[in-house]
Amino acid sequence: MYRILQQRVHTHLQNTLKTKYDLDLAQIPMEQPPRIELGEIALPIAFELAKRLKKAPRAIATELADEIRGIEGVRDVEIAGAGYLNIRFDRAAAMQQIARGEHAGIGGDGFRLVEHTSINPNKAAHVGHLRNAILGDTFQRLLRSDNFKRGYDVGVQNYIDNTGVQVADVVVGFLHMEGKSVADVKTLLSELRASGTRIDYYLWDLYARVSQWYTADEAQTAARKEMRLATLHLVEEGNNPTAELADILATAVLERHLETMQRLGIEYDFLPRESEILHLHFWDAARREMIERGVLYEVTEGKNKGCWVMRRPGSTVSAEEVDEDAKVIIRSNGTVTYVGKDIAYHLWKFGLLPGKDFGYKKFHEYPTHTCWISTMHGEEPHPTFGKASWIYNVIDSRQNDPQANVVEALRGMGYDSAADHYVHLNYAMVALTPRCAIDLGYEVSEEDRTRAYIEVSGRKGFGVKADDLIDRLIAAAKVEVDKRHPELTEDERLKIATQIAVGALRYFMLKFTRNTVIAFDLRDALSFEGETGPYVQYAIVRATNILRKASVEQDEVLTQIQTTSAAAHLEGEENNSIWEIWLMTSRLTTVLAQAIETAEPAHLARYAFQLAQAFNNFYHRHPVLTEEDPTRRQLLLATAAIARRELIQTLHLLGMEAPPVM
RNA sequence: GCGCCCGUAGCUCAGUGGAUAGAGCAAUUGGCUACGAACCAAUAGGUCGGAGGUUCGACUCCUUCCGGGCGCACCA
Repeated sequence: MYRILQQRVHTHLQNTLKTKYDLDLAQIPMEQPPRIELGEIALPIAFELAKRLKKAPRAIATELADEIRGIEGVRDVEIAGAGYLNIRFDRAAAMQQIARGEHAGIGGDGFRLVEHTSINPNKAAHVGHLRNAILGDTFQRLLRSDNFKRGYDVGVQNYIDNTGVQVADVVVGFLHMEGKSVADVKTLLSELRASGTRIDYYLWDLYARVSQWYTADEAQTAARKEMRLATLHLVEEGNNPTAELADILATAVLERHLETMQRLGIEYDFLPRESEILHLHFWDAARREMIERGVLYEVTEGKNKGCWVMRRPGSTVSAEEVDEDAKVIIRSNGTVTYVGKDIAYHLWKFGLLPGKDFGYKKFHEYPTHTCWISTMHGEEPHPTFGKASWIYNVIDSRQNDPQANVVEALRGMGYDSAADHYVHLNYAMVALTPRCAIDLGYEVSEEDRTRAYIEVSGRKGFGVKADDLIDRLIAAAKVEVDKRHPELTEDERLKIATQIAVGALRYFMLKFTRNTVIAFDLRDALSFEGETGPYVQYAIVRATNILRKASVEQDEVLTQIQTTSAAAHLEGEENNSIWEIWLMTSRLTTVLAQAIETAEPAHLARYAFQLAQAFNNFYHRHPVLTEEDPTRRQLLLATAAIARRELIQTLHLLGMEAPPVM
């Protein structure tokens, strides 16, 4: 509702400025006054206009105030401070609109492709991967059509680098470091499966060991590096026993990753794999296009002689000079680099790779939909995932430069629209605090002990595994639920503990803005108090309890309040904490729109916490059930109901559930 | 060396150029016969890294310096 009024004021003011002063302002800054007594919307517009109109801000504000006063839903306009225009809502009317669920629309046309998770399938997922997946999954929820908003048509992809060097590394580990045969490894895998040992955990250790092994013996280093390269080539080539082993391992780990993510409510629509990008020759088509469009050219002199290269973004080298800084796309031996393959893949995403598409086959069934995987020759019919109008790549900030290269290639090829609709949804890494690393039993060097944080590393086997963290969170929540709700069955208590654990973890990963390095500390992550997911969930439980004890239904209360004249109970200082709840709930769409625009789910997470905080304040200040005035009681019940409804809605957008009790 | 990011309360973090810079944690104090305290209230805690500049107005924009991080492959 808040956003509707914002938009109304915005349009009205734009027209007024046009007719009154002949001014065109694209943006009219709007904020919330610092205290609720001052009103609901504050406009600092008069300051901006002062110099252009050569008038005092207060004088301008006075002239504009009369114009705004007539807007539907505005009860009053006041000039405050040096020239703020403070708008007061008609609280009773606003409340009824809020109760009816009126809010501005969000959404539009076009297919939006969100890609996240994309963990190399050679080891267990760790906290860094969790940040990626939770960020991507939440953003996808903000965009997607649901019962709250029209939203957009969204597809979620998880890119699988099943033929990369990291998968090759674990293959080397088995075949060369441990001297096993392909048959030996297959036997081992079935033994692991039989004993319930997680393959991703097993490979976590193997990967760390093989990474060390390459350089452990100086006399062997060159030979081992060669083995690594030879293995990589076999894996890429396919149709050989080594590649078959790589595929078995990568698929087994992928299945584990999907299970891990599903514990957090994270699902995918499509799993494009590098093996198909290679074998379906996406690159050949991309290369032709790039050469035709003059983006890719051969170097005949200098250090990159014999390579095919493209200019880097921001390059100032003229066409006559040799661009020594250019990005190599095709090596002098004729093979394509990672960025080249990535350009081909991204042309496909936008439907710009003529005649190329993946084959699709079903890979995993979720309760509500199918997850497809790429293959050479797929099933019909299948959904379409290319031809996106917007893409969002959730990839950490360390890949800013490579991502910028891909965008530069699109732009250079003349695909400006694609380049403009390519969002690198980047975020800073997750690191461990030295204390956390020591608590987890890692050896920490003297130097690392003095650092603020230590980067996690799959190659070093250093980090907190995702499933371990989830297990610990569930265990911690379960202790509390067992204590508080002995009357519930074991299954019920476990379910609630899981909802709390997932809520805590998702909130923890979302409360930081994207470019903040998360210095991960178990103690903070395992906390259920203060600014946490469970705090928000608990506020909902409290509202639920009030409604239950009053023997009323949330929606019924919210329907009744629409025909109740409760205006008197919304005004005045003692009632501000009631009105504040309504006002805050009405801002959900405003915050959601902002979170989408800035690709910053943290805004919505913080909003959830602030609304829960306001509700807890209301809860302590206004006893609902003992209220004697029937009208006021009805309003208080409706206030609990609206807080509950909108908190649940917000948590839903964040991928968190509201437990029935806590 | 070049590029990008970050320096805000003891700690972890918010803060679209606008009103008195805010939360959480930790500390101190008070509040449970329950609408369940996974909570609330109060106190204390700040030269917003330093210095210039732009502006009616700067934590926010620009320049520069200091401190920290991350990138700068014919790796992926």
